Amino acid sequence: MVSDKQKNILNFINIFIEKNGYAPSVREICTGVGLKSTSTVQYHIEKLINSGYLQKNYKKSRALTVNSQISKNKIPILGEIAAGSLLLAEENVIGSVNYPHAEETNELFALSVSGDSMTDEGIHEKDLVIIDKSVQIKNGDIGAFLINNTEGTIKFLRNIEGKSYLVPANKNYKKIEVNENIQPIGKVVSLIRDM
Amino acid sequence: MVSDKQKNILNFINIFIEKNGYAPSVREICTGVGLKSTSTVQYHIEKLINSGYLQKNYKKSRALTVNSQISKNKIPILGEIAAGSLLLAEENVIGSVNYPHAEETNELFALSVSGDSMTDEGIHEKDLVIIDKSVQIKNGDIGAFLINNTEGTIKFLRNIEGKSYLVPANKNYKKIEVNENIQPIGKVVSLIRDM
DNA sequence: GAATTATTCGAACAAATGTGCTAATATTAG
DNA sequence: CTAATATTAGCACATTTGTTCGAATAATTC
Repeated sequence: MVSDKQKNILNFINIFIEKNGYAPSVREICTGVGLKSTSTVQYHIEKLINSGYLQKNYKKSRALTVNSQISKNKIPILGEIAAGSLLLAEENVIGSVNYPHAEETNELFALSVSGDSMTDEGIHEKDLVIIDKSVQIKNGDIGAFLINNTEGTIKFLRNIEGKSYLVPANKNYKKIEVNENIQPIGKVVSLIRDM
Repeated sequence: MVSDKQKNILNFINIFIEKNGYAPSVREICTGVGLKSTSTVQYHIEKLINSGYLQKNYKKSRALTVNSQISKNKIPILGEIAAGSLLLAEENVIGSVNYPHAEETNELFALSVSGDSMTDEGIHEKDLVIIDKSVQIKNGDIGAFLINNTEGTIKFLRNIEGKSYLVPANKNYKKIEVNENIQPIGKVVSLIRDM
């Protein structure tokens, strides 16, 4: 329905608003996405409005508002963890959640917890954990890890006798030694459970 | 430092942004707060900027941003539960927490969990539980209760053989039969843990 | 290849908008 | 009361900004 250019523009608007706190003017969008004519931008804005992504107010300046799916205070919920790097590719985003501190960094995302390996720490299945990719996981922290580039998991990181382990909080599970197949993603900084 | 009129203007701007998603123009502030000259508004805006409440961008329209302290999405954190009704008296508010759905109702508040009676449900000491006073606690729900008009507690509500009990999620604690000294406050609707 | 549709450009226009200046009025301080 | 300060008003101006129209170019369809 919307072209790449239009997604590009929507993305630019989102980032601009996040960065500046107010919406860009038509001409700022022009230079921002590399278009030379304001009417071209108008053309795309029209499309985005008709597709339900944007709202505008006739003749009011900087009055674009994003019908936010992923905007301010919202961080994406990732379903499966993508192979390789943890890219916020659209196909991995299964939803979004409001999170107050999302403005401060864009390194946040949420994962829905699966499994019961951390129940002793009060982290249950279907809880949302907020992960900050920019915070390094230190000894004793709870972090998110990527195993074999395919599976994501939440565990304690513990150094025991010189070696690093991923330690579950459930006696029924064993600890795993950190090797080259285990890649840290980021520290778990918060937990949200809706009841 | 700032006059009533300035607070009035700041408030207007806040409400306007919340309502429209973009900042008001100088002239919109004029009519909004009942001033006839744009330069008067400029004058007050200047003051608000110097006092650190606002930010603006030179010659950009609708580019006011509020240096928000307690604005949208914040709900109070209550320390001790006041005797009698659970009034949001200022002396009981020990802080505030951002909570995404706070706009929808003003019946929400947060309690910092004390004790370990619900650890088996993954509710730990120092977790913040969000309580909605407007939601009735039903059988099987986790709710907040006021005991003897003095002590607040988080428990399951369970009907067993015709009687109602407050049931902890920790084998080391016993259930309590609901009597006239136990008063329901509201349902626990969410949990937030910062790590 | 022709026709249709999507995208882009340029230029001009009108309105919205922030700004600057001066003066009048109200409020406060001494 | 007088002086100083704070607040308000009115107007004019320069830009910013959204809008419109027509045409050119690119991409797609038939």
